Amino acid sequence: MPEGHTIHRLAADLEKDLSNGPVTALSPQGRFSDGASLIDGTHMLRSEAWGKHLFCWWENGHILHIHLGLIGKFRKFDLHHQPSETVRLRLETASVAWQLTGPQTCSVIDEDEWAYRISKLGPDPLRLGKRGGKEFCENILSTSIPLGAALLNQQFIAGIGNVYRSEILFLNGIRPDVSGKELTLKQAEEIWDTTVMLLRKGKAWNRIVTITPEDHGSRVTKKALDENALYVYKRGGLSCRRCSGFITQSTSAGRSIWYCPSCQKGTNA
DNA sequence: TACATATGATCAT
DNA sequence: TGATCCTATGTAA
Repeated sequence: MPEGHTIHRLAADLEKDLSNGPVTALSPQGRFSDGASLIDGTHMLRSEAWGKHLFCWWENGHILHIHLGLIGKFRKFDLHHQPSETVRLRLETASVAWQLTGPQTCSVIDEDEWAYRISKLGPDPLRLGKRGGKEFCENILSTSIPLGAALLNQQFIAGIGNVYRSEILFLNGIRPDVSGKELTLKQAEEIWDTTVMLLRKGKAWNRIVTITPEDHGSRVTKKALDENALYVYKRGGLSCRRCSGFITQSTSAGRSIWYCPSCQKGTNA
């Protein structure tokens, strides 16, 4: 499921699999037949991610724009795998088939539309790395919006979702209701650096893991990680991994958020 | 079978 | 704030 790390990984995997020959594009579901026909039989030049948006560039100038939303999936299958009727788009080469289901957006756009879309996005930690910190700090330090909401707002920073926002605030020891302009420059820089580190790890592992080896305790096995990958997300009422307190569940920007009231400080704490 | 839920975003009220 | 869209999965009935 998709936060920025998923989309960047997807962009890399798609480019690797689909840019070596002509691609057959189909919409088994039928809802994207017109769009699929625009790229059917042509070559993909490259695939790129901007935050949670995926753009695939084709030799005939068309750009495929995909946003997975909450439930969308874009998965790799064997060529003989038969698509179900929910498959919006199937991209096929001589050796592999990628299938898209449940996307929030799937359309063919031109370069103007692409430029417009990315103009609406804040700095992407996976595109900019360390050097994006300046823009992020400018955005975040000037807003009275609580951090819990600001981190989900793609205009402030592109690619964070509901899991990462809770985890990032935990790792930085800051409560979700603290606003950006209450932060010091150092705190804002640390939030950016934490995010770059987490998303890079998420892309490499193709999953979200935020817990550090030091906090993990015993040997880090896959099974242990499956049970202990996160500090606070969906851990309401459970005990904190770093202190003896309990994790609190709250609401921020209309969605659930979790934090440790002991490890994470408010403005006055 | 039905319902709740999900790592998202937009539009209506 | 609430409704809505999109699909798959897990749990309850």
